[in-house]
Amino acid sequence: MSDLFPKKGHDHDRCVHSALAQAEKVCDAENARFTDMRRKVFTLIWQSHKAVTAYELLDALTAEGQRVQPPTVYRALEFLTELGLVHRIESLNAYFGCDRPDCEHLGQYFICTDCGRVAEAVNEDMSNAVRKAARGVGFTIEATTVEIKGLCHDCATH
Amino acid sequence: MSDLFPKKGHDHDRCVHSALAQAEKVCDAENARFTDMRRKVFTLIWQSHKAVTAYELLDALTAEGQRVQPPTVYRALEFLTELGLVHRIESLNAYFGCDRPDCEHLGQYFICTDCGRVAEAVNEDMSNAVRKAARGVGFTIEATTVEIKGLCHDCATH
DNA sequence: CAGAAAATGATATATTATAACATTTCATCA
DNA sequence: TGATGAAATGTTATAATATATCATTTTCTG
Repeated sequence: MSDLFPKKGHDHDRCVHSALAQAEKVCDAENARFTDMRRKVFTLIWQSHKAVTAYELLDALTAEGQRVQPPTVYRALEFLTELGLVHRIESLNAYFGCDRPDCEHLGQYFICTDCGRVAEAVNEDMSNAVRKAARGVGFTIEATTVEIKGLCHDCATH
Repeated sequence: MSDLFPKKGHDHDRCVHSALAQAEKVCDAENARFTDMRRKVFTLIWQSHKAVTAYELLDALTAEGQRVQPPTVYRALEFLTELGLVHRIESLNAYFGCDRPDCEHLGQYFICTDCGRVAEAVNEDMSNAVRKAARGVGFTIEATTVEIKGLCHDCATH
């Protein structure tokens, strides 16, 4: 079993730095501006491996001394989402940083209902099953939402 | 190809009556009360093959002369959802009537972005792929959300 | 640097959902 | 059969999530 979820005590700064580096790369490639606000929001999203709501981000920005209104946060989220740097978790109305913003993928999200962490999988079996099912019913896929709630391995075993 | 979506001009009364009959059966089996309000909400949900928001239901009830507040609708939805008579479509914040309330299943939803219709699939390939992926990462499933947006066959070809 | 485009600020409001307490309805059994 | 408790619904208020619109600032480009 390969746990998708990060180990306890992992070096989270590394996650954040790597995510920032990837984000910069993607923005660069897309000729999109990774402005201060976008970087702040992105960094806040990466503060944990949980999904974060727009208003939690708003509060965090306020706590940092920024006086910011909802549209500002939602715009940053829209930007980040469109570039694939962040995914919206529909069943939580919350946002989650993407590990692999540089490749197209149908992501699948495991959401632990105990610790709240989220992990993204890019599982070809699942993707193919979805594509095949769609083909079977003559359906043209534009977007998919696959969210799986339950207990991560840590929470199930402790 | 077997289209999941109902044919144009199908006898929709039959859908509604069949759904009501199934709902009654399930409520009976569960010793749950299919009250007037619950039946009204359920019937309204089945007025189309689209997903319906709570406030659309509220408006429809108001139009019928009922003066109803949000909690009333949300309670009916909670009841129907818990019995599996209705599913929540997370990516639409809307509710959709279930065809197969009598058997446990991990449902998958195809949502046409053109005509707005929704169709539920119970595809074992998809379900198994999800279960297998979860097993592979030591994840214990509690609930799944699989929602596929795109064009239904009718809309793709017309 | 001027002008256009993009981003952010600010205000207001729409949409979705729930908390808390009051009242009514319904099943049951003494 | 009517008292009683549980379930359902009514009522009021408010929380949580999201967007529309117009003003201002920042950045890019020629």
